[in-house]
Parts: sequence; C-alpha cells; structure tokens
Amino acid sequence: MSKRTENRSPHQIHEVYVKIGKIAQTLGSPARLKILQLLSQSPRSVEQISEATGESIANTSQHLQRLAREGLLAATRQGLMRIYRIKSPNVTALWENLQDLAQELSQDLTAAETEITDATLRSPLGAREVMDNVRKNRAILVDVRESFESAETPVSGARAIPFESLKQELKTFHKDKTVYVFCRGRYCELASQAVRLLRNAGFNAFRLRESSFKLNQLATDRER
Amino acid sequence: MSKRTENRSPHQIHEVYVKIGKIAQTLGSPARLKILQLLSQSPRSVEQISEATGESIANTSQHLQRLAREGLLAATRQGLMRIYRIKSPNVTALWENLQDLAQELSQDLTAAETEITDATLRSPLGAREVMDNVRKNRAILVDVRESFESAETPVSGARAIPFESLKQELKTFHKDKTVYVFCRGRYCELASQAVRLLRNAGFNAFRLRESSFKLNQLATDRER
DNA sequence: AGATTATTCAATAGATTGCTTGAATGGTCA
DNA sequence: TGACCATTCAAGCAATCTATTGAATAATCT
Repeated sequence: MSKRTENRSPHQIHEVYVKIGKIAQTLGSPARLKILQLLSQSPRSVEQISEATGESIANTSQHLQRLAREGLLAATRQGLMRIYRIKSPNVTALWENLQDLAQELSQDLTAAETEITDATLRSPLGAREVMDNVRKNRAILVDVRESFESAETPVSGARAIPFESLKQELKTFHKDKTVYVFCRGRYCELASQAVRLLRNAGFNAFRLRESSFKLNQLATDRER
Repeated sequence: MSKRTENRSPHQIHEVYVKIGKIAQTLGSPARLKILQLLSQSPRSVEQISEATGESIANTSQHLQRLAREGLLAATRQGLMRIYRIKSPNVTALWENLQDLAQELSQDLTAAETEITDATLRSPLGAREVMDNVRKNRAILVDVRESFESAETPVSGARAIPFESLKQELKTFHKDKTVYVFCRGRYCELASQAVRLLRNAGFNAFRLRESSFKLNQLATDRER
C-alpha cells in the first residue's frame, strides 16, 4: 500500500466522515425509524407521533429534536402544537433504500414480511404493471391509509379510501375489475386486512407492498 | 388519532425496526464508513484497511467483523490474510445515497467539498454528458485510482492510469481532446491533483466528483 | 515440529445513548 | 391577567459503543 494512498485523508476529510456518520447514526434507532415512517406519510404533531409509536411524549420530543438537529426534519408551529415534517424527499428515499437493503441482507425480514402479509394476498403483478393497468382503467387502486395521510402524499390514479370507510365504499366498485390495495409500505397491515375484506365481498383483490413514495417514483420514472 | 392506527404495530413489527436500525447504526461510525468507502473500490485485507484508515489492526478487525455480522460485508481467506468485500452492490448504493443526502442536508459538507476540490477544477458538464462525449470519442476519461481498484470496479470507456503513472502516460494523449478525471468519489483528492498535473502539461482537463459506481450506474440507466 | 504472520479474542475504561421523571417554557384562550 | 396546554428542558441511571491492550488462534513456511 503506497504512502500516497494513506496521506490523502487529512483532518478535514475525517470530519466529513464524522458528519455523514452522524446522519447514519440518527437513523440507527428503531424509535426514530418509526417516526420517519410516520412522517414519510404526512406531517404530524409530537403528540400524534407519541401516541402512534407508544413512546412517552418527552422521549418522542427528544428523538424529534435530534432528527431535526441533523437536518432530517423541519418543524413549524401550528397553534399550540409543533408540527414536524420530513425536510427533503431524499430523506424518504434513503429510508426506503435502507428498508430494501435491510430486507436483502437479512432473510429474517423477508420472513417477517411474509408473516405480516399472507403470500396469497400479494399481487402477482409488479407495481409497475399494476400502475399501467390502473392508468388504462383496467384495475382499481385503493389507498387505505388515514385520510390525512393520503391527502398529504397522494398517489395519482389511486382512490383514497381509509380502511374504516372501505366497507361502505366498496359497493361503488365494478365487480369485474381487479382491486389493488396499498397502505404505508411493506410492514403495514392495513392493506392485508383490506384485501381480506374485499375478497369476502367477492372481489379479485391483491395487496401491493410499495409505499406511496415508491408508487409515485414509478410514475415519474416513466415520464422521463 | 384512531385506536386502530395505534395497534397496527405489535411486537413482531417492532423487531423489524430494530433490525433495520441495526444496519443503520452499523453505518453510523466514521471508522466504518471509511472502510465501506475503501471496500466499495475493491476488496482488501484487514491490514490494508488498517493502514489506509490509520486505525489499529485490532480495532479495524472488530469493525470489519461488525460490518460482516450485519451482512454488509463478506470475508474469504487468501493464504494468511482474510479478504473482506462488499456483499451486495446495494450496500455501495446505500453508501452513495447516504453521501448525497448528507451533502444536501448540511452545507458544511458542500463547503468541505469545495475546499478539497477547487471549483475551477470541476467539470462544467454533468457526468452524463461527459460519458456521452467519451463514448463518442470526443473526450478522454481517466481513472487515477490504484490499479487494483480500477481492476476490481472498472468503468467502461475509462483509461485506468494510477496517479503515479500519469506523468508518463499523459504523453500518449491527444492534445486537442478534453480530459476528464475521476478517483474514489467526492472527497478523494487524487483527481484534483491529476487535473492540476494535466493542466500544467497544457491539457484542457476537469475533474468529475462521481465514483466508479455512479459512473457505471449512468451507463446502465442509459441502456434501459 | 517450531517459528512466523495475519487476524481474532477478551477484558477494560471512558464516552455516548435511551428512556424516565418532574419541573420549566411559551403560546393561547377565557 | 391567569389558567391551560403542547412541548421542551435538565438531571440521572442503565445499557451500549469505541478504542486500547495483551494474549490466543490458525494458516503457512522452514
């Protein structure tokens, strides 16, 4: 190993790795990942996040502050509440990439996914083809997240129907169209429950594992 | 916030976040990021890495073991040495994404980059256009990394000329072609030094910040 | 077999992190 | 103004992480 190779990294460059490392470290906590997962659907107040994750308010606040300090989140005031939001789409993108990599590297996660998502519920078609069919009006795409989530990160072509309203709304569906459902991503169970409900009602229904973010990425990939 | 939203994450799902978090945490140390940076160029032995990063052998070994335990690296024996390598291209991809995000989120890093890379050295053309010009034989692309690195992660269309040999090899270049140089990525100084050398020799030379991985990604993006 | 070499293991100290508790802040509303 | 509310702050303890040291291992060579 030559001497030149070694001394190409003086102090300054070390600091670069420290800085990048801090961001990675900030992602390295299950509590904070849950927060990112929630915020990648829609902005939320501290209390909302605390309630959804089951962590204490103080703890949640501190995690949020750390995420904000590292630049991943931004906060705005809204009356008494402080609303946190993802600062850049690239944050969501990295979170998705991290999930992908984690799943590739540990089969445990694939096992976890199949446990959450009964394999028979999953769409035999890839997301790209499904989106094509939806665009050609040959299939229905349903977004069963909470309505405030669907409103914040909508998927074009999808019908936003919160899980609670699905039983009502399903009556308006054409029986001869395949129905595809998505929720918050791979490890969200709402879509599975929705597919079961739809099948019981006689529909040909499947679940997509993709999140709104990925589905939208497919759409824009297509444009260019 | 509805009760249903809350109880959608039972124990199992918590474990998923723990697992993903462990991978992120593994990326959260400057020492390990330096290792990833080195290994994303080519496989290396423990000692080689230790020497390049300046960390002790024992410490390097432990970091490598942790990276391997989390599934990011794989190890093979070669005589007395143990050669570590990146296990999946997605690991390199995530490392690149992390750098991109870090740079977007903290201007400090952009400052660091401009400090390393004098702005006048940088290519006015984007990497994609440069690659096009190279393909059309209107420009020369030079890879100044160590030869064992270029051999392991080659960039098609690039001339692999280690920095040490550049002074010799430059005589074979056509004076009227623009020369573009890359090394290990954004924070590697070899390319800057090479550009200075080339300019002193009368060439119209620029540096690319992209790594071999990204340059190859551009090439395959193009195919589909 | 014994010496050599590259790597790993084991034990340790200091620093950092995660969560809890209870008090403090600083907007908002009557 | 004072009461109220969502959030933050400050202090503390247990658990984890990092780098160091010196010994142990395991493959190779004479």
